[in-house]
Amino acid sequence: MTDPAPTLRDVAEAAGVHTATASRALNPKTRQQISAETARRVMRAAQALGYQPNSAARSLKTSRSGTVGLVIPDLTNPLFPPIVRGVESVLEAGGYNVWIVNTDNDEERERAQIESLRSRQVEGLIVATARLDHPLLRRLHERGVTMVLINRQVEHARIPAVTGDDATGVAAAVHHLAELGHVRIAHLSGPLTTSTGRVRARAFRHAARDHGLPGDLVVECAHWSEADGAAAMRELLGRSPDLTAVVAGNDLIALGCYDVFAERGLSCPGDVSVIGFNDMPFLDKLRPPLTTVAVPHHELGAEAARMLLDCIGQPDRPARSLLLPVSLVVRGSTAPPRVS
Amino acid sequence: MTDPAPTLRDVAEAAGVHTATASRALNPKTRQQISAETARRVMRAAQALGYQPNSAARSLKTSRSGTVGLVIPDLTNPLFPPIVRGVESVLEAGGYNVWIVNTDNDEERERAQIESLRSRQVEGLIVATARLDHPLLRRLHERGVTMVLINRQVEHARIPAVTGDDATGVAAAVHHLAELGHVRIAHLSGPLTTSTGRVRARAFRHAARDHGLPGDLVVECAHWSEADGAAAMRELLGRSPDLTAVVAGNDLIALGCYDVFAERGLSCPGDVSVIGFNDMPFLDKLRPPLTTVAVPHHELGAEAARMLLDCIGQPDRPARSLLLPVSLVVRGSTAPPRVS
DNA sequence: TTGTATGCGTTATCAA
DNA sequence: TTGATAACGCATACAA
Repeated sequence: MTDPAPTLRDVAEAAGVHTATASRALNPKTRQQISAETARRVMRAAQALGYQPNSAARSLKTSRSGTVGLVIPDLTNPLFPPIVRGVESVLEAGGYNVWIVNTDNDEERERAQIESLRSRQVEGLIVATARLDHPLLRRLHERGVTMVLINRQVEHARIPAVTGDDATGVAAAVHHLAELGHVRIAHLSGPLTTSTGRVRARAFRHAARDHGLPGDLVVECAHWSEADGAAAMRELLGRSPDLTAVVAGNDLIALGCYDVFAERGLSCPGDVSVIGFNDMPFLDKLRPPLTTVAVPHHELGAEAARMLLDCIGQPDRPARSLLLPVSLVVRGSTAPPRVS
Repeated sequence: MTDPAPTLRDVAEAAGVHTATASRALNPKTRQQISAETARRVMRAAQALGYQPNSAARSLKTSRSGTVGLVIPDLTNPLFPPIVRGVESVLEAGGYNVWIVNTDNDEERERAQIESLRSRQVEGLIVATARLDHPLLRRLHERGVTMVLINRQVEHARIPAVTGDDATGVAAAVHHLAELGHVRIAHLSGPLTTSTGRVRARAFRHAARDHGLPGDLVVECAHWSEADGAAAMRELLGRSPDLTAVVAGNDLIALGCYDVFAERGLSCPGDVSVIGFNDMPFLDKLRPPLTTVAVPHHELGAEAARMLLDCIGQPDRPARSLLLPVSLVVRGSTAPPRVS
């Protein structure tokens, strides 16, 4: 911005009043203390000058930034935009603005980004990058930083969190495959350093056992990505060529399976059935359309935002966690196993 | 954040120096004026207290926010996340932070969001929501607000912009279809209120004429969305049932075509070929994989950021526009027309 | 109803 | 090399 922005003082001078009066006239909450005529004059002057209150000055004076930080790994992962929008929808209605940062799953970057948010005096944090062992978050929590986790939890720290009901989702996936007649079912888990990865892997083992199936066909992906999903799938096929179905840790990992099928000339669901997790956009248009577990991402974000507002309102409130229901969406990537 | 954050004063006291000294010790640019020993003491104290400079106070004093605003319509449109990351990659390297806002294509919301950005003293704006007739942007530009447009332009205002070479992309699409033998080629254009929509539609007409084809098979979509693409496709099929190929204004509109094909039992590319625009993620896994024009979104963002940095550096620099090359990606949604 | 005075936390100018 | 002081723009307690 090039032109020297007009200040409250400019407005006050233009309206022929003192800055204090101008301030009161411009703030809806104090406008009543001012004569209607004066208020009108001030507001007109502000309008004419294109006055915008300097939020740095306001925040310095009131020690309220009206800002919340949202920490995500990577905006280009289709999982996150809906979460962001959900967060924004609630916080903006509550008079807050949201500052989004990406960490790229890099600890140092995360530290720097959160530091930057703190220096901006954010009044709270919504964090979607939590790992089970996360000293940084633990330390912030101990220091009294208000925060809510999305989709993840941290060990040994009672931090409020909003997550999907992963265990139930995985159970539904395994049940669906078992009903179709699958016996050799594998799980390509996400990183076991994340609560999400660990919860889903454990749920897989439990569900497999409940159906009297082997629960040991698990390969861990290094990251929640298509490439790592493909790598894990190759390893899995080498180890257990007789498998007929895969429960992927998330949709991207499932897409990695698709890549391997294309490489090896395997047909899905003919040779192998696959189930994803998250129901990210456009999965219904894939070849084949991906069966997956739908997670209400927008709601996840919205609920986390609501929870954060609660925490800001009453700081001593005990940490609560919210589990949102998920649902299996059956599409074309699952079918009965080929009879061999 | 609950605990009263330590201030520079706390650090200074802990280190036994004056705040001015502490300030100089903490700022790399002024640290040289300070004895190494004192500097070390101050930095250690800052570390111990977990001191974070209050950016509101700094920005108030220096009248530099170190922040740039990024205005996009909707983060959940897969087009935008790569642009955001491109913008961030350059601006963060340049010492700036990026504040992202969504407008939902709502004029009032856009006005409010930009106002909010201005009140935060952003030093520049990158805007991806421009319409051809855009009084708000024109007014801001006249007021000397530094900004760069992405993917769009505004009529009657010389505002710097970075866009893909849409005309060449559309020409390549039409050429590809003509070579395959298509004659009845239609265009589902984006909104003609956007420069992108208008440029692509005009390019379509020109390209059609160059190949001796009818250029009048054009239907305008109300928005760049799957639903509006489907609606336009239905209208198009009603009007010209003999068409054999469609150049969609963007990938989402192309997906709308897929929906109509499913509704009506048409096969793609058997009955109708389709080409999208943008090459958003995962199109290669669609049924059929979508032929499209790849636009370098990350680079678009990065170049816009570079341009903004230039503009901030030299405010009187004449507006330049940058056209980035695009490329046709041929996949499975295009084939020769069925011989009837 | 309006004006005066003060301070939020930081940096920049000046003096020591 | 360091300290004292002022000022950025605003909101508010207090005085008038």
